[in-house]
Amino acid sequence: MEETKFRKPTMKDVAEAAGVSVTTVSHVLNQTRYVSEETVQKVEDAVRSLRFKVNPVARHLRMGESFFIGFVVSNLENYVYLKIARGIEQMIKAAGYQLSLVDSAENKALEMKHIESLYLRDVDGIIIAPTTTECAYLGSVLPPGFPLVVVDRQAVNFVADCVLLNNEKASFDAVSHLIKAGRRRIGFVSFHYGEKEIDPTIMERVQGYKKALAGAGLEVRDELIKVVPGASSVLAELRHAWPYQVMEELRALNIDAVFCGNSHAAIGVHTFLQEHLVRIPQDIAMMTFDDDLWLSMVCPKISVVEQPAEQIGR
Amino acid sequence: MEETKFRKPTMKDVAEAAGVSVTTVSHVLNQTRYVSEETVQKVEDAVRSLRFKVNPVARHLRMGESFFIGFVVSNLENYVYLKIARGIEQMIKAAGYQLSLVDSAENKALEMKHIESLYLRDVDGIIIAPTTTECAYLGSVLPPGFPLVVVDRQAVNFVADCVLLNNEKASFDAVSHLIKAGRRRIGFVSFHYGEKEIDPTIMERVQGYKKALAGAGLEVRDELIKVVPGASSVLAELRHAWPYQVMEELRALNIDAVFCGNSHAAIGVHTFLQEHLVRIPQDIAMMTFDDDLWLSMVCPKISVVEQPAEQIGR
DNA sequence: ATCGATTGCGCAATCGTTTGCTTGATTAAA
DNA sequence: TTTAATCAAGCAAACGATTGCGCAATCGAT
Repeated sequence: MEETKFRKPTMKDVAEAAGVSVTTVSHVLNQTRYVSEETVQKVEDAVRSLRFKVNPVARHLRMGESFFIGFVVSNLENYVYLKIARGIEQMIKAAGYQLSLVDSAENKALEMKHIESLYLRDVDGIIIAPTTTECAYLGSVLPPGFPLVVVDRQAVNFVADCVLLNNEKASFDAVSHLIKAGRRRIGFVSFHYGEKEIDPTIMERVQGYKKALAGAGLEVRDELIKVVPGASSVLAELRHAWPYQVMEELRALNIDAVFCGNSHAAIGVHTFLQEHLVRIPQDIAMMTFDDDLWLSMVCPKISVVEQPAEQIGR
Repeated sequence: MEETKFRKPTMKDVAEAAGVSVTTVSHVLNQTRYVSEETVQKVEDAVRSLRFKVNPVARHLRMGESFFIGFVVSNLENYVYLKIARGIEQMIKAAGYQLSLVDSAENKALEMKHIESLYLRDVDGIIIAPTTTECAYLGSVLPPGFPLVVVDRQAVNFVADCVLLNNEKASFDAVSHLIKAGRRRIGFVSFHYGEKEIDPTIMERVQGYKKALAGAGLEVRDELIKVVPGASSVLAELRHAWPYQVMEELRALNIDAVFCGNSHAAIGVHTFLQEHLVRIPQDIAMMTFDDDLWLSMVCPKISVVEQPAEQIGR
């Protein structure tokens, strides 16, 4: 099979076609110094007829800038991250950058590999939504001063710019909304991802929950607050996991609303309510952090997407 | 702020540290020719102490292979694609490749841009789940013979390897399942994405539906088959879109089950059922193409992930 | 007619690797 | 002792772009 090997046109090809040097071609392409009108014409014609496009790899090698930024997501199954990704993409596209999305599937080792790989490929910056709050390993793979932004989870053991939403406020607003709707016995269900202790993110959400109750003159009852560590990485397994059982307990306690600290927990809760024909929101109202299309309820929209853009702009 | 600019170690650095030439360093790294035992040691020590990693960009420029393959997805909100992506990643990781995920958000123009961008960056292959079946534009941006695989939707106006699931069979199985569960009046609701006529994918699914009914001796009633073109790209808008209304009609026709040709349609259908307190599956059973976690029903698992790997292996 | 300034463009080095060709030293064969 | 074969490793040219420096031609002024 004698396949004629296809070769992309290079600047050299363009230069020959236009009868000038590659230097000139480069300069008209980047408008980086004056070139006479007619030469510009010749070059542009050649570019068009050859369908030439600069090779980003070569340019990158020479210039050191890749115009790529990487976004490493702990779990793309989580709808929120997709939204954030799209937000980021919008912002950086305006600046001429391209986004490279990577999914670590809640796998720390994979996350590390991805980050290192992105770094080696000279991305101009990395945004990461880590699988856990433990980020010490970042120091071993990234040089100090590398443009890194951590979203959604506070990084511990590593210095980096973080952009997080105001968990307490959002939680407060959500629960207040439930109270305003007449709910009085509101449960709180959530996973947390700390190794030993409850991680700050969830702590803040619990705080918001408590303050909302207190602010409305309602009693805070600890037996209505359920938080346990961990969460399976396989979403399908999550449906009958721990929150499913805990919802049963809460129901026995006669709650009239439940607020989930994260969408992983919401899955189990929702499954329980569905399977036991509990009507939402007639019987028990439900709200959750992390908007997900299939959750048939209102919840505070979370938009963190504005902030990263600014921070990256350096 | 006098920040000492951090520079990645290069092979030159390693060479100097080890007291050999870059040629030798390259050869021990790639085991591409014999190097004496002691020299190997010196080089390896230097590599370790400098934490040297080869620069993929430079290697790429020289070798022409990037060890990257791109996956352009029409809509990452669709859970199926994520699963496919993970499948692909598994397969190619074994071959030393890395996956670059790109989301075109149902935007044809974006899709084109992404593909071109990937091509220019010399990915070694592209896998695409197109937004529409119209793929003529691919010819203008990709050279003939470029390693391209199209998944999930049949490409028209362009020659490429396609890997698709057997739509008719899957549809047939699903509907048969409903029939076996005692359902008799089964509706079919779906969007389609053809420009003028119904695209082949959906046609096949309809066929499967019809054959299942016929095979069970049931009458095929056209008024129970609802297929319309288009679908908003904004999922949130989809909930009360056309399938929502159509479900109302179908309900009036007293169906006891509904089969959705794709998940976009399922969203509206599901929303309707939820809001009108129709119990699933007690009152009306529901199945859909494209597995999605939040759909609380059984549906044939779709796994296309094996096949791409083979095809790419060339 | 001569000189300096200006204009328009090309030469060649560089980014960090890979690799064909070659060299200098050691060993085996004659 | 000369010559050829073998071994271990270095030189330098790519890959496709960017860019500091320099050179010829043109122009205006004296």
